Parts: sequence; C-alpha cells; structure tokens
Amino acid sequence: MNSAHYAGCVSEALWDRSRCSVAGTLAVVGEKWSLLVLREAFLGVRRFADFQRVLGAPKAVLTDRLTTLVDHGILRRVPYQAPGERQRHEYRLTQKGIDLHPTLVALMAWGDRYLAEDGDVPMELRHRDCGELVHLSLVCDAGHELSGARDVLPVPRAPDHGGDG
Amino acid sequence: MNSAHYAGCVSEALWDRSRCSVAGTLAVVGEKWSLLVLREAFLGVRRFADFQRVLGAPKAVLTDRLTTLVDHGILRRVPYQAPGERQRHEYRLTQKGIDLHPTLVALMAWGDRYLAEDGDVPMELRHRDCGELVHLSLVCDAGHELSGARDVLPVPRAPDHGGDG
DNA sequence: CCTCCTGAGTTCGCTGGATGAACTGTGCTC
DNA sequence: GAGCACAGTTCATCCAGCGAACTCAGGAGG
Repeated sequence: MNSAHYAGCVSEALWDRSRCSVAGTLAVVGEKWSLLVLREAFLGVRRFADFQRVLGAPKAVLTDRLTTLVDHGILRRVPYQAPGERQRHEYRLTQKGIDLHPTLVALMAWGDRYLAEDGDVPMELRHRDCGELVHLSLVCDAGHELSGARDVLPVPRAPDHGGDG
Repeated sequence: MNSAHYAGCVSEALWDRSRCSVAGTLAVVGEKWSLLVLREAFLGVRRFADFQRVLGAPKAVLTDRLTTLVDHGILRRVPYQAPGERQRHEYRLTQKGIDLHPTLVALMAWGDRYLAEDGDVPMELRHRDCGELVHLSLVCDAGHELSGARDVLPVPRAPDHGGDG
C-alpha cells in the first residue's frame, strides 16, 4: 500500500473546509434523529404521532427536527383530513428530501454488512420492477463502474468566481 | 403521486426498528465530528494534530471520536516515526472504514446539489483512470439502473432464525 | 545534564442541546 | 358540554460538546 497515494493530492493542501458539502449536509441533517425521521418518511410515515411512536424520540426534539426539516425544504407540511377526524397536517418528503435517499441507503448498506449478525439484515431494498436486491454503485460519466474508494480521485476546486478554469 | 404507494408496504406495519441498520450505523458514526474525521481520513489525513488543525474540533472530542472509531475497527492506530522525531502513531482507515466511502459520497453529492451556490462545488470526485466525474447510482442485481427512490421497494424481514424464507 | 519545544493527549468548568414528564389547546364524538 | 386523541409546548434535569489550561514523553540544543 503506497502511502503517497492519497497524500500528495489533498491531505496537506488546505482546501476550504468551511465550504465542504459533507459538513454542509451534516449541518442540515446531521443532528440526532434527523436521518431517522427521514428513514421513516421514506417508509411512508407522515404523521407526528406515528413518528413519535415509531422512533421513541422526545416530542420536543421531534417537533424541532420536523420544523428544521420543513424549514430546509426537505419535508413539507400538508394539511389533510382523515374521515371522522379534524383537520391535521402531515409531513411529506419534497424532492430535496427524496434526494437524501442515497445517503440512507449507504448508511443502511454499511450497517447491513457490519452490524447485522449472520447476515440477518432487518430490511431489504428491492427493485420494484424486477424484485432483485438493489445496491449503490459508483459510476463515472464515461460509464465505468468503479470498484471502490481507491478508484476515486478527490479534486479540490478553488472558489474562483467569474472564471471557469 | 399515489399516497398508497409506500403506505401499504411498511409504514403501519411495525417492523423492528431497534435492529435498523440506519440507526445502527448512526450509533457508530452518527456523533458530531465522526463523519468529518472520516472525510479527512479519506483525503489522506492521518495524524492527530492534522485532524485537529483541519477540523477545528476540540481535542477532547477528537480524542474520543478517534478512540471510538478505532474501537469499532473503522480506523486503526499505526505506529510510525518521522525523521528526526520520536515515534508517534497515526490513524488509518481499515476496510470497514473504507466501506463508509459511499456514505460520504452521498452526503457530499446532496450538499453539492442543494447547498453550493451557482454550482460552485468545493470539491469534485473524479475517476482516477479516466478523469470523468463520478456519482452514486442505484442498481439492482439484474443489472437495471434505478431512476430514484421511487423504484425501490423496502421489504422488512422478520428475524426468523433457522429458516431462509 | 538541564531546559525548551512540540505532538498528543487529559482535566476542568461552562454552556447548550437532549430527555422524559407534565401541561396546553383544539376540534370531533358521544 | 364532557371526554378523548392528536399535536404540540413548557419545564427541570442531565449529558455531550466546547475552549482553555494542564500533563506527559521524547528530541534538540546549549
């Protein structure tokens, strides 16, 4: 294993960490419960009481997380009325929220691999059309499928506005 | 948009949330700074002082996160000796840690799309061989490329040991 | 040998966020 | 109009994160 492999590229060169998209995304959904709320949202949960029952999170925290996610445009509050009940509102994923799906899939895949005992995973994701298991894969714009992180070259871009190098 | 789309599948049926791989993974790397430590590790950072300088995290927190990640087998402590310095140790990704790469890529991709202004992303990932941009994609075992979360069917599996349904 | 310096932590007091329980408010059913 | 269920809000407590100060180990330099 060649230690200069990554090192020469970005390790010492201090690119602007404050603009990092990983940090930015974590600032939005990195708080405790946020991603679990989204997991449930992807599974079809929409109502406050259901989130609360299923997650077991404190109501105050849940209120805060839902509000934050709505504020960021990841969920939206939609009024609805169940028969025989008063009007309430439910929380639904927006496109911005739906685009967090790969993040949850990635977290789930890692947990399935390293935390499940005997390969006994609690849930599978299957292709709705053909029923086969789905998984994430890294591909490049030329169509090559990458075999792993080793094939990826991180390239910092200086924030030079007004010119497209 | 059909609201019964997901609902009929898993929303009300209470599968066992306590074994959820998303929650499990977040329990391991979901604390503040953990994923940012890993981001830097993927960029080649290995030494305590470099993590500290680059992340700006409090030393105590950083010590705790690094220790936790080592305990979970995501990083490993490797002794090394720089010329003219005493022996120290550095933190390197294990395979288990490298397998968290897709999670970081997913987080980064979302941030690039929704948080970067003018498409001015701070860093790009390129295929080391051909230089093209890389991105995550959902594929199924039959080789179909899924167009999005809508094509995915979550299937809870009961923890029935001893029988492969 | 003694002192200074640096890397790698540990300790400490403070503050802010998380927690569970209790409380509020609203509209429907009975 | 009393009771109930949903959807929060308020409150006291507690823990985790924070920055600063302190500790420890081993070279370098005199």
